[in-house]
Amino acid sequence: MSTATVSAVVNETAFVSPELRARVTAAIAQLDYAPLSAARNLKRGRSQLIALVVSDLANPFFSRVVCAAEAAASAWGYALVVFNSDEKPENERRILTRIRTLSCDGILLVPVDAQLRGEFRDDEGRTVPLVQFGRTADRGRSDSVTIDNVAAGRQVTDYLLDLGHTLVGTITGPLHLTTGRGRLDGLRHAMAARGLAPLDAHIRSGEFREDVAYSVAREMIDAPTRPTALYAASGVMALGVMRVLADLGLRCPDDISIASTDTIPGIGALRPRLTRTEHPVTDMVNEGLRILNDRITQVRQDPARQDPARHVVFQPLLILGDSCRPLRVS
Amino acid sequence: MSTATVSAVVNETAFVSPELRARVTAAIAQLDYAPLSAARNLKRGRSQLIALVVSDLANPFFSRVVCAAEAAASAWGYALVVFNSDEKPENERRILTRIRTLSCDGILLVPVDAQLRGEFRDDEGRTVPLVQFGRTADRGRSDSVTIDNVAAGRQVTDYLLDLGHTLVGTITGPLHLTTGRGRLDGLRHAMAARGLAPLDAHIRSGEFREDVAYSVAREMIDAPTRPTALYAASGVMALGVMRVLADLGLRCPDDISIASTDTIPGIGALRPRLTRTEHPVTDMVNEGLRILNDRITQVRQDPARQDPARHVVFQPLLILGDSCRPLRVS
DNA sequence: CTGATCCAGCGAACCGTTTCGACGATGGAA
DNA sequence: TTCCATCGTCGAAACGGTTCGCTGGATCAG
Repeated sequence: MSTATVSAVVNETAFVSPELRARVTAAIAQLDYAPLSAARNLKRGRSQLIALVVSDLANPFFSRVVCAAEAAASAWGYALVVFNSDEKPENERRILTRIRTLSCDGILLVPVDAQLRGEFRDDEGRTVPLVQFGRTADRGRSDSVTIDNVAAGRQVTDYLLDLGHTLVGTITGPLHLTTGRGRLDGLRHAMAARGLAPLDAHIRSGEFREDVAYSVAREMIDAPTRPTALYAASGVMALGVMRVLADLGLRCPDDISIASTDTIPGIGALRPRLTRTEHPVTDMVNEGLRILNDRITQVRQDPARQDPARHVVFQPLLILGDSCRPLRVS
Repeated sequence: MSTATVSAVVNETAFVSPELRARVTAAIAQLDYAPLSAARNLKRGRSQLIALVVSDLANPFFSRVVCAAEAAASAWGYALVVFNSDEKPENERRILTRIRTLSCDGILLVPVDAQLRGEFRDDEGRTVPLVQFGRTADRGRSDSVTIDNVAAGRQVTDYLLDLGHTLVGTITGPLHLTTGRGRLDGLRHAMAARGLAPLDAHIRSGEFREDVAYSVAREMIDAPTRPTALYAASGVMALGVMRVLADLGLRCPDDISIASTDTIPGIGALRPRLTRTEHPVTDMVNEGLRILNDRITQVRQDPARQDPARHVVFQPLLILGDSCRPLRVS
């Protein structure tokens, strides 16, 4: 029989007589045959691969993203290729080139480079669907799935202000990132709404890393005018802050109230329970892959079609723990 | 000029005159050309893809593995495809089939299925290099990189016994896994060496999950004869145990000593500092990829060659925290 | 000057699958 | 009976690179 018939059987793309089909499937089983995707990709122009590029794979937050993305990709029939740009624009560029040669069908990207070009085209000039995740670098050009960072900062700050705190400090991320800048803006807005403003010394930004947060928080907490409440703008930063407290012999919430944003796995075992905003990571990732899959099928059907970019913004959810307490009047 | 020349330039596989080379590189830059790996793979029979199959992607321990594997794969020139078998044999089988169609060059596998067939062959009948990571399911058949689990259990237990504890309990993993069984054996050996044995009620095994450890530990700690020291056989389990203590109002190490094995990210912020054995995850993953790369190049040079399997066993390192204290004579 | 040597560049086959048009057999309608 | 659809199957081109062997011009020694 011919290879065409085998292809028809494997892909169920044409009617094949029962006996011939039986012989084909028998042969497949006997030879333990599996179609080679390289050849299939070459012909079909797709790869059934989704690329996930995160900005810091060592950050447990992104571990959750990887986990959710693997599940979602698998559910949609894709395999997930994981890359780590490590917050370096040159890595990101290198990775995007690599992705192009792999001819991945779609890209879920936590952008690092502000100069990210929105249109990412493959060799045939078709655009490869790209969804920005968590942050945006080219506002509006490509699809994005993000959290409302300003709302996260505001929710947490409002809560702290409600408790009577006025000396609220924050350790936030890099200000050129929407995640770092947004959460700080949220804090400022919330304070401004009550006629307050944070002290300059109480605003610090740095990489979203535990050790960075530790050293920065230590400085701030050691300083003469210590904030009575501290907003750590990410989960790993909160860990760093808690470690500062332990090392300085301070107690939370008795000596200082702590709140954060963006949960990481294992934080549930921390005592006191951290007051924080949670991100619906799984939902966000699912939405990202849904958009990617939409775009992929759409591009395949009508390469010329150019829909406007979709921007899905999720809302953070404030979870109350016992790491904050009302300010005692001293 | 011909495509052969372009190929020669791109792959640096033959000498090309400077001016022609310049024209080629100029054209590549102008057209923004990148070779399509599907076509390249089809011809070369390789994919520059390494598959990483972990047994539980939600476990922060494996997040570290993913992170290290991405870095190592990238350094060797591979891209990393991540799969999650979720401790289910049927998933593992499905994934291995998928990997074969992707014609990955090598596989780093945390095995789930005891019936794992050691020889994993691709369509041409060549064996695809496979390294078992962390656990072994087909002892001796394929290469493996593991930790000395028995030593880990013994080190921790010896330390606890040195502190005077005799009622040592453990929450360990599934006993059909070398990780769960080995750590328990280590504990038994250490106790037997001093003429001791754990109480049956103080030996519990279950999945390597925080919630499982929580409920199991809670039962054990609530029971009349509570162990004075508890060995949690994994990082996430330790978190579950610590949460039990917090919820029961017990203090560590005053009321009970806790020690564990296999560190996870963020555990450094936990107070008290956990006494534990650390796994050299990065070194282990690097070794795994080094073996894979060796095998890959070896198979390419001489498909018939059959070297004996290599088994690299790393030693755990005991890190002393302050979660254990000498048993007070009561 | 001539024949051998060398080498840059090229043509074409090939990798394994999909896809489309062709083809022969079959069956129903005129 | 003849003619035309219909339908199952097949042959062959195409996908985009790599690779091998060939060619033709330059170089060099005799």
